[in-house]
Amino acid sequence: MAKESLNLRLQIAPPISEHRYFPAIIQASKKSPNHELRIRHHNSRKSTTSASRREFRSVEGSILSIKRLLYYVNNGCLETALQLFDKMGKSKTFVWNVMIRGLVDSGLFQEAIEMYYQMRIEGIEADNFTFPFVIKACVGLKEGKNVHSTVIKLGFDLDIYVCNALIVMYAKVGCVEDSERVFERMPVRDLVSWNSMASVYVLVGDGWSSLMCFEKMQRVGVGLDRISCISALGACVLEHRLLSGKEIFCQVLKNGLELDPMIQSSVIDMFGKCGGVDYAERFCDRIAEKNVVVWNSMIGAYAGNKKPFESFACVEMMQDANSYMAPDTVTLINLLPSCSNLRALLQGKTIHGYAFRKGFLSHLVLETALVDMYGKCGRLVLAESVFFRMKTRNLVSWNAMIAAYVQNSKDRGAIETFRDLQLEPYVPDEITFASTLAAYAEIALPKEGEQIHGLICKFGFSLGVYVANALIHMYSKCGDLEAARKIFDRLEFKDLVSWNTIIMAYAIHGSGAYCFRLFSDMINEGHEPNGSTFVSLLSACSITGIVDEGWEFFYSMKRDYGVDPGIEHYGCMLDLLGRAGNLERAKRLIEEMPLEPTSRIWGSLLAASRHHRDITLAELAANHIFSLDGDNTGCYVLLANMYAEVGRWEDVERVRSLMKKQGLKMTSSCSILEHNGRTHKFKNHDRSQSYAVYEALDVLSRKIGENGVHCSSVSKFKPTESLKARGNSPMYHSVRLATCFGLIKTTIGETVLIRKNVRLCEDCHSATKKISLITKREIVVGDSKMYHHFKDGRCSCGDYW
DNA sequence: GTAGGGTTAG
Repeated sequence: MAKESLNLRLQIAPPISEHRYFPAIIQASKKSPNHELRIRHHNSRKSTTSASRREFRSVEGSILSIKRLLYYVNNGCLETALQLFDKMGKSKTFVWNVMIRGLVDSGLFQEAIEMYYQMRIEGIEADNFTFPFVIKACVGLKEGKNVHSTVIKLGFDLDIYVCNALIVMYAKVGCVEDSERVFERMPVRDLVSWNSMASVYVLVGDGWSSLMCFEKMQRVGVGLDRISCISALGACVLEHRLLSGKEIFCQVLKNGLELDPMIQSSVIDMFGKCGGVDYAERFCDRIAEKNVVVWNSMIGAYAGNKKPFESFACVEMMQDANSYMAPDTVTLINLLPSCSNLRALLQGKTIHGYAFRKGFLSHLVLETALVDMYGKCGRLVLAESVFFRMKTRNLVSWNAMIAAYVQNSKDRGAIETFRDLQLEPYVPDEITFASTLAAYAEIALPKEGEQIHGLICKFGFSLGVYVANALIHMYSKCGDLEAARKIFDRLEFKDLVSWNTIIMAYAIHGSGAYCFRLFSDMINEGHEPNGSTFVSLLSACSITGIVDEGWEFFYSMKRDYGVDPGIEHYGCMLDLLGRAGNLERAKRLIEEMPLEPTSRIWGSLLAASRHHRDITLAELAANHIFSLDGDNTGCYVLLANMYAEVGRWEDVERVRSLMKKQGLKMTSSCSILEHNGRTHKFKNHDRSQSYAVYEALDVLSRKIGENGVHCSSVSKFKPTESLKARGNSPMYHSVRLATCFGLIKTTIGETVLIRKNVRLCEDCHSATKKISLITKREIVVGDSKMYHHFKDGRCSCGDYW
């Protein structure tokens, strides 16, 4: 069914091959961005025959030439207009005004300003018509202020048209306070003045002030028109206020504005972005003739509300033979998130191919959306190809590329891209930092994380809640719970994500009781918990091993807070039951759950059966995993280890050869430790460390009751084939080498912090507990799931992980 | 024979 509804007309031509289309894109992108303008000029040049050139010379300043000038300007024939203007007598302000307007309409702002100054130099007085054009051409505050002072000097500061233009200009250069000042000082305001004020508030993202403006203009009797409603609908989007949006929609109907296409697209957009996609759909269905913007708004509304199939269906409808409307760049941009949502790579590529064939590329926003789509569909190479071939990039494109690396677990790639970005003339924003911090959280090295925290401070970033949450997450994943807590405590406005993140931080560090206290603080502060809150709480229960509270939270999420348990909550409950050894109950929970079990669910059961050495159950879980996720390396390894533990070597060999057949390789275990700004990496049976490390390990091994092998023998250590098959001795596992290195290099009393890429093995867990007792040192080991705090011979995980 | 505010996009 899914495939059928994705059968877009876009697919008439096959999706382009990955290897063939990129060179072609480069060729296509050589087209000038001013292509359209040039064509127009070219055509107009054709019409400028030698006869008409003669005419230019003879009609200086005549009414005929003024009419011609107006004609050229109104039809966008700027070059011809300029030629005519050069030949004309320029004693009249009117002629200059027309020419300045022509330049402004073509977006040639600098040229318009230059012409205005030329006019002044030639002694022509600017009038009340000149300034609205010139003010529109001001793109910088300094220029704007200069023009404004001339306006005052010449006494046009009471002109309503001039003031309205000033209101918009000041907001565009980032000084909305100046817009307000102009508005306040106006002796008379008309509907456009109010609309200008309401629209500039939307422009600067202040929806609330815009809505106040909308309300006040009606109270003072100015009334409203279609433009007022468009701004008000935009304001509702900014404030995410569905109720206000509905009120504006009533005004639209009351004033008979619902047939206006701009109103139609704004209404659909508002409903779509305020959580009323059904209203958007109903309204859209009633529109008999939809233009491309209306279609795009509806496609965007579906895509933004996780209704990808509906958005694809919409694209097919817009291309219906009877009322065909061609998709444009915005259609494709709005459609790409639906591809990401479904991880529908083929449809994503189809859109890419269509864009290329239609000559839509190169296009900054479309290419950025493609980077985003390829990243989310797991095709990092394609995301990179698009990104590196982009003709122009901006901060959003860089952010999309960094996020693509993070989504594909290429954290070093994300960090390198972030470093490259610093060589560009862009100032990173909250999104840049949040994505980069997510990469540092995975790399999990506290010193590196601290450096980026320093950088955020250096950029003078006032710590917004978005970045602060990313920092809390990063510090907790790096093992520095204290730093995470400090940021949380200093955060003035904590949102739900802040609470969920700090609760999860304490959960992965094994402080269940603290999580529950934080949860009650959160409720007392008036926050409504969501699904993620319960993932944090249930994780805390499972990591700490508190079964009763776990069940209580599991039942209360729906009963007390109306949150339906999702697959991730069942996963946490399975971990919890597995920990408690209640394997039968765990199996029953899988059977009872109303959702289709995923490989993560069976993985929980597998982990539990491993811990309780139930091979039959492990085999059952593993079979389910293999059927859902054939290349799950972890599952093969876990099963092989279980067989090895009970000496079933034939089964070990069988699993290993299965892995080999599938081309799967075991993730080699390693431990990482930071010291003096350097990162030290240890592999199992690593022979490259210093003599002192092996010596310390030998001494400690003897003390904890394991037979140490003398360091000199380490270099000769060569596991036999049978030993390889049976798993290497844990005596020289990476975590122990890292621990010894840490103990030697740090001072007495200092905590040794180690990161491990895979789960800690039972032997090393037990050995590290003993080492913490003998050396009287706290050793913290973060594995792929949680942190183990070893102190005085005990571990914070209570020996279950 | 000239003016002002406005729709969908990463």
